[in-house]
Amino acid sequence: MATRSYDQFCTLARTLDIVGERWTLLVLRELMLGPKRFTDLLDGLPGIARNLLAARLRHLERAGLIRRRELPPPAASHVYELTGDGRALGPALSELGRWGAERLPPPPPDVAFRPGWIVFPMSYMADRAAARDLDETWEFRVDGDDFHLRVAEGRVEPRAGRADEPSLILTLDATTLRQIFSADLLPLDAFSQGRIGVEGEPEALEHCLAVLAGPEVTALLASRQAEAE
Amino acid sequence: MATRSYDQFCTLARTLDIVGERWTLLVLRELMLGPKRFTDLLDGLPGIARNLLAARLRHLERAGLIRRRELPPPAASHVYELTGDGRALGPALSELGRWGAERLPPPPPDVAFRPGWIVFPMSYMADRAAARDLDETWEFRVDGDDFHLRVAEGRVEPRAGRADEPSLILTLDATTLRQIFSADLLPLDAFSQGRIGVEGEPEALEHCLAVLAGPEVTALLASRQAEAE
DNA sequence: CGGTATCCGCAAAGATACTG
DNA sequence: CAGTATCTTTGCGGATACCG
Repeated sequence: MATRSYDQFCTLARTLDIVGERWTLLVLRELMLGPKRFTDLLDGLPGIARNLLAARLRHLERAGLIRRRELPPPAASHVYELTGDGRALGPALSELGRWGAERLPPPPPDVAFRPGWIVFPMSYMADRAAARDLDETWEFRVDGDDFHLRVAEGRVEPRAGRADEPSLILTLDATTLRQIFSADLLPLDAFSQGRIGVEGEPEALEHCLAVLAGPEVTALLASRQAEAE
Repeated sequence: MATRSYDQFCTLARTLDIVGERWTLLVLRELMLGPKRFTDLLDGLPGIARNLLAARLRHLERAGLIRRRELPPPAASHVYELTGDGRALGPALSELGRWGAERLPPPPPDVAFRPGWIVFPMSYMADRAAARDLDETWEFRVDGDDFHLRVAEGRVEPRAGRADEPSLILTLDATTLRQIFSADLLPLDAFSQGRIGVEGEPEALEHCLAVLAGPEVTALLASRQAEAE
């Protein structure tokens, strides 16, 4: 944002001079999961005009937050990826997203939805105490859109694509995922209705539920198992 | 922001639907230090148009982030103040500000400056480890603009106005403050040049320097004292 | 596929005058 | 002091054409 700067001796205002324009933080959100091509970004930012995306990318590149990288010959193309400075905005994005996750009502049913967007609330709403002693990777496959959570050293980090050696693989469709995050569907009901395919270590599923769905779900799971026996 | 929503099932996007418009986060920054009147806000947001400020305040009030409160009769006026939801955005503002503080070059000399803006970088750039066992309040008086830092339980919190029982009172002018935060002037040099008036407990000054100026300054201070003896 | 260039209509931003 | 009203300018959204 060279034009229309706040021109204030304030670190917040100066940060917003760079990332405060419309769409800019969402472009960074898209790149937080990994490098993306121009058209991938267009798809992840429904509503943005092509020329605006081009302008934002040029601006972010000149500001040193992203980098344009040519891919090796076979894949005649290029991708945009975060630099260290760009990635360093992750905590700020998390705090903003957490605020919304904790206080905003579920969105109307007609808003745009991309499975990959869900991995962020997953990561920063996770129960870190429950994740404390875990070292696992949980992979999610949602209608061809794959992502995973790396859980280690008490952190829960979102990543794009498939994992190397996932402890757990959950396969579900976008509708199911969306319903769970709209609080229209309980995770356990989704499992019992066969809407979530499970591969991997049984304990990993328990851990995943404990970390992502909270202690109530863990307790509920335990009581249901007790009933079944 | 009722109009021009991102319309995405994403907590970050939905947060930005509310606070992502130009000036909105800076209005919240102004209110983070305490309640303010309309004209106080205008002064703290140089460049904003009056009608825009009115629009932002109305929007934030309807979104439940701020509240308009009538003052008791003697002071025939009203103030705007944060609600709990509004105050909850503090960590997000801090993360954005921290990013800028750590990576952006010093601003050009002609940008607008308000002493109160400095208290935010002071608080989130503070050395929390050094503040760990402290229970003090450091008050700053800068050209009639007063603020203080409350240091307790390992936290360093910015506050507006004068403190109740400050451990330390530093009096300086805006130019000195600005030079220090532009890295044009070392804090210790400002002291030795008599540009900072000091009242209060001597240990509090040491603590303040250790927490705000870092271990190097503390070491330097110790070595100078050793030379003097 | 990965953009750039251009045009249009509208809504937001900015500047200033005015009022209770 | 605390805004509202009015006007101009700029950015944004959307479409489409073009090009390596």
